[in-house]
Amino acid sequence: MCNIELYCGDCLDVLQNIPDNSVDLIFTSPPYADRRKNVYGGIHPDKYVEWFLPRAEQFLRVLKPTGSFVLNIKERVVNGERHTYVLELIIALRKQGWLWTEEYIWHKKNCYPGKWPNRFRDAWERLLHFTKQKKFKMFQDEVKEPIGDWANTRLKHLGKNDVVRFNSRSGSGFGKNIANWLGKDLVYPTNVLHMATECGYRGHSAVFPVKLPEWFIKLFTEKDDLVLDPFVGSGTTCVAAYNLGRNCIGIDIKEEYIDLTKQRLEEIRKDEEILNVVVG
Amino acid sequence: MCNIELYCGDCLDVLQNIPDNSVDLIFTSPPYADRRKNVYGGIHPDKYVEWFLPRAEQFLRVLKPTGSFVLNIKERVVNGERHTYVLELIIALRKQGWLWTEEYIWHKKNCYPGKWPNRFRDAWERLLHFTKQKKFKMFQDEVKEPIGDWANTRLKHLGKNDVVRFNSRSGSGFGKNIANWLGKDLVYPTNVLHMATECGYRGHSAVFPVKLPEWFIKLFTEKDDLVLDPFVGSGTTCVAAYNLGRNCIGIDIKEEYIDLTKQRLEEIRKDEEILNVVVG
DNA sequence: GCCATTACTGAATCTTGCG
DNA sequence: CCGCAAGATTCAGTAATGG
Repeated sequence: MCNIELYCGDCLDVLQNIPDNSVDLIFTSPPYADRRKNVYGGIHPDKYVEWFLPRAEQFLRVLKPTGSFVLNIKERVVNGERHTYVLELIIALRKQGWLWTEEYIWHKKNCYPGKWPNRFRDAWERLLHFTKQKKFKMFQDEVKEPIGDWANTRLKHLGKNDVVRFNSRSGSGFGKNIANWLGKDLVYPTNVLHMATECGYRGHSAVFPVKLPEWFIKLFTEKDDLVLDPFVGSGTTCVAAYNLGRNCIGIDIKEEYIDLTKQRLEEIRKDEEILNVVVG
Repeated sequence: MCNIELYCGDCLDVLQNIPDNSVDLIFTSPPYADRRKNVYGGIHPDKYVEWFLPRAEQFLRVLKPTGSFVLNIKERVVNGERHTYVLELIIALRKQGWLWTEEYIWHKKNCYPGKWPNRFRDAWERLLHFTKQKKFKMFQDEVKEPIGDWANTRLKHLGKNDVVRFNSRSGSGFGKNIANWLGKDLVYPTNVLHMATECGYRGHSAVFPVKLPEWFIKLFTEKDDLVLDPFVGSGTTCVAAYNLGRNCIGIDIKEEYIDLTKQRLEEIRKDEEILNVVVG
């Protein structure tokens, strides 16, 4: 049974009804400054920290001591320069009591095309990892990856017959060997994530791929844990939580996005019993 | 003719003798806070900005208005948290008059191994791009990259010398050949650079690969321009400048590093006429 | 010359233990 | 109780060797 609760409203208000220390992971991609103007009233870059902080205070309250807060954000260019509101936000969040544990990089392999005279295409975003304590829940084995090139080049040199043998006769010695390689040679990832963006999901502009929240959900939560996304948008975090059997609370100020998310979840639901969407 | 001038001393002092608006590019990897303690006395993270600012003031003075300042840096972990001195440095440099034009990411493909309970291996560093003006010199075509697998596999077979020759002597037949060969499928890069660190290279342990300064030197300078590295270390920036036919001023507080750099340059010199190393 | 194999080395960071 | 030193852990390149 997987419970997904969706609420329409400003997370600053909605979160008042969520108890202290109840959430295992907050994963969110907030409205970037001056983006989605029509939605959040277009927060000015200079006012961004001021706007964010009271909401982060609620995040801090509802998050379990062993929980994690992952913030996907990237400063925009203002007047030819990168604006500093994200840097200021990090510093302000630390003053609020958060620990800035790590900064992961999302490398967007297929970033937005374009050409400018003073910069190249922007192919990365920040994934800021904040925690409440030095010790927190982390399940590193859940996101292990196949090993790098040397294994790949080796596999490449296996002829067709070898691959067939591996696939069809799992008992053969050679097949076993490969199986051992593939099974044993999982390594821990780094703090650089390589993932392509997904094209726009209907009404919503192109956002992050489902694999991105899935990676962090696997890393920082267990089954039946509770994930929170206070800026739901197209609902990708909720989809990821459902895919992995986690419960989820999603909040967005725009009813349209809540509806979109509900619809998206019902489309991928496989069994009536295992998904319970509640719109509050 | 390529002039490389090396000076031993604190760049804060040495730079006093360099005239205003005379440098086209500053590329440097300063001593990270609390690292290389034996060398730079180990600047404490909390004092880092304070230590850096007066030096940056000199950088600002000697840099041409159309020039660029590229700073390779990464905050270290202090007490389980990423320290904020780099963020504070960016904010302070802006107050000093710099424009924070862009932040490039260096993805270190072969980062240091290790395992910890609360983080993964650190596989990226910042390359902060500062300028004095909104308009500055940038030659984007010089760093175009081949696209697709065929080009990559073919490029791999070109030796180091071939690439250097292609880069420095654009008139040569061989260089032209490669240019024609690859000319078809060249695309502009993004702000994410994928390069392996160079480890254990014949005695001198170069931290960043020569390709890294080369990339920025090609991007922000022309032939015969002047490059400055105020924290020379193993001299990689000077080597890159020499490879590309740029003049260079290198400064380091440790005489040992000046000697190392001089030695390294003389080893790769191919012709007495084209390299002139002056140790001041 | 072309592969495959081996040895080696990092701007790392957490934990433990000693003074 | 705090600061510092040493140990344990871990992976992708690059160069050198061998067939």
